[in-house]
Amino acid sequence: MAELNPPQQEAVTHIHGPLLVLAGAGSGKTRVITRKIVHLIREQQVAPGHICAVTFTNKAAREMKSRVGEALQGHNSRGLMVSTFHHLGLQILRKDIERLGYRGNFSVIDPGDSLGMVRNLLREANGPSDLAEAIQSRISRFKNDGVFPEEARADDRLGQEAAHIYTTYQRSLSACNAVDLDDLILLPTRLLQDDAEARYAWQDRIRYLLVDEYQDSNGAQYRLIKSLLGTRHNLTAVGDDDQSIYSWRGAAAGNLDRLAQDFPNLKVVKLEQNYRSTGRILQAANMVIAQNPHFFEKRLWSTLGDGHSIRALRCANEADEAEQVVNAILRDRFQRQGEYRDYAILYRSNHQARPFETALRNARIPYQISGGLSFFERSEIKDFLSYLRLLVNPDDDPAFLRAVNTPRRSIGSSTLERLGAFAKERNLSLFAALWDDALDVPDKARIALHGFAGWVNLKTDEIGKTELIPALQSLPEEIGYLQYLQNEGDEKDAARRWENIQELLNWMQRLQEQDDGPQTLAEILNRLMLFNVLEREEDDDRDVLRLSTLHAAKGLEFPQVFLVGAEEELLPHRNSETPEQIQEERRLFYVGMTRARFRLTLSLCRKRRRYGQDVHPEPSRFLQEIPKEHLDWQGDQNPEEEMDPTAAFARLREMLGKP
DNA sequence: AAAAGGCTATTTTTT
DNA sequence: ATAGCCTTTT
Repeated sequence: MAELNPPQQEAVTHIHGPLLVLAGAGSGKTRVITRKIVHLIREQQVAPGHICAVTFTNKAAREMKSRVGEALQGHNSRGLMVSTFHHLGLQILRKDIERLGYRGNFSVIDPGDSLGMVRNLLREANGPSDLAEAIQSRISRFKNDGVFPEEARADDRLGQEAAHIYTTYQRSLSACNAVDLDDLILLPTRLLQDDAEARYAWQDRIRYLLVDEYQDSNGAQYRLIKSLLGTRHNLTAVGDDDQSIYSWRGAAAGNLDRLAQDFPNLKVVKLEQNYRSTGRILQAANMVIAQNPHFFEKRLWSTLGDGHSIRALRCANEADEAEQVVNAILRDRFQRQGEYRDYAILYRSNHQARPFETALRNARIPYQISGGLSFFERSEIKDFLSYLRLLVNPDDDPAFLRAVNTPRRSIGSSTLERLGAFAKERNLSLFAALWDDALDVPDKARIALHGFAGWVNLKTDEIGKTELIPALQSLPEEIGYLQYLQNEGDEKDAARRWENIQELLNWMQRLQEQDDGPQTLAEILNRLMLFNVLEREEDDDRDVLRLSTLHAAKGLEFPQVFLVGAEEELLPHRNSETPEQIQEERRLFYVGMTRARFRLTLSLCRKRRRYGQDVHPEPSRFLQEIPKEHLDWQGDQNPEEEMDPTAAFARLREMLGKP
């Protein structure tokens, strides 16, 4: 096992009381957390069940778990909790949600369903339903800030509307016995705040709490952390304020200094030795980030030598940019006989990926792109999951609405409207309401509804009795979904969708087979809701180039990074105006730079097409913040000393106003 | 129930 | 420019 440097050692062996580890980019923060867990178990004889490590992503949790497993070398780790914040919340709710007035078979609904709910509520309140998204995100913001419905206040119209809808939205959720993703944090907060018995139980369970990427925590998560700590204060918070790039989602990097105020005996350790990047990259990154105000000062250093200068490419336009970058990669890979996965192209916003995709396809370079449709947004997956959700929790209205007519069961919209109104009136779920004799619908509709609901009940019984996954295997066919797919689109499409469903079933099986994995359908489903992509380990092994937004690149590293579109209006983004927003853009730039191990290339265009118009972007201000001696302009394309013949020619043509 | 037309947005999205 | 989404139309 690699030796720890002195500050790392200090962080690992500080056992009692609150600790903040300021971990610069590439300074080995994951190593500190994993080693500390191992230290607690092996040297301090702490039972693994009393240790809880929290991350933000499933991937980080998975990695940490496997690294701890390796380092423990057979030491028992039974009961050790290494999970995402949301998974921790889910575990708390799984045990205690009944104390909050929900029934045990609750479902977690996806953001799409939650938007639909908001839309319906707005319609009922005859508010403007085109604002549903804005309202939903304000509600989500309330929840992320740790604000309960009755506490929600706002200064602006939209916020007040959102505060109002928040209350009714929460009531609808609870009528469906459902929670949304934000509730996985907020409800546990409420539980621990209001219910002393539960609070003590959880505080006794979690005696050592370690939080990764602490700068990304939001107000609700901070509240949750504090409640879990009780009086013991055994917190290890690891984070880097310079990598806080999610403030627009409610992340509060201020949670770092807040620790210093809330815990007077807070111990602070700085990790400043960087093991990732060569000197010039680091010095440049330091200079850039030094332009931001700091509560804690850090200065990264490295023993890896100066390395290359930072290369800067000035390109004629976005197509040229893509071509130059791809050519540079092809050339370099050929020279080194390296792999595609050694290179990453990073950009501020998704649309910038387009020209790069084209260029990569032309060059036959395999790539993987961040973002895109998540597995769970595919309609066949949503359909199938609706059925499963209904089997667990028939009161799940969004699931009911989707499943009841997919495939069509000749239940018309007027029937569903009547059912909805009736259910609302009596405060029942749709499923409960459809049995009521007082429901006024045509006999034909009633029979259809009863038929469907009866099937749900039968199937629920059936899967309770047999092996779970095989029982589900036959479900798509049983409901005529296969037929439906074939009627819908062409054959190839139907086959692909069918395979996606099989893929989902395989995944459920894998989850079930994990150590302390979810067992019942309810557990598996709720666990699934916390993923957004289909996770397969073999995906990590593919030799593909990475195209990614700067946001999605956080936490990753690559031998070579191409940070493209280093232009004003793009990075910093044109919507960022306030000093705080510019600072966040700067952190984004900093995150991009520090992903690179030994070669960093920046690129920018002279001309770019935006909303159908040609614009001539200025070089990003962040470029000016890099010391000149570290910047190596390719050709003589330095913006100050123009210019390269081809670019000059391009520019001339452009001035003459021709293609 | 499907097609067509029109309108609007167009930053980032760990769960 | 363009795509995606919503409404209206047939």
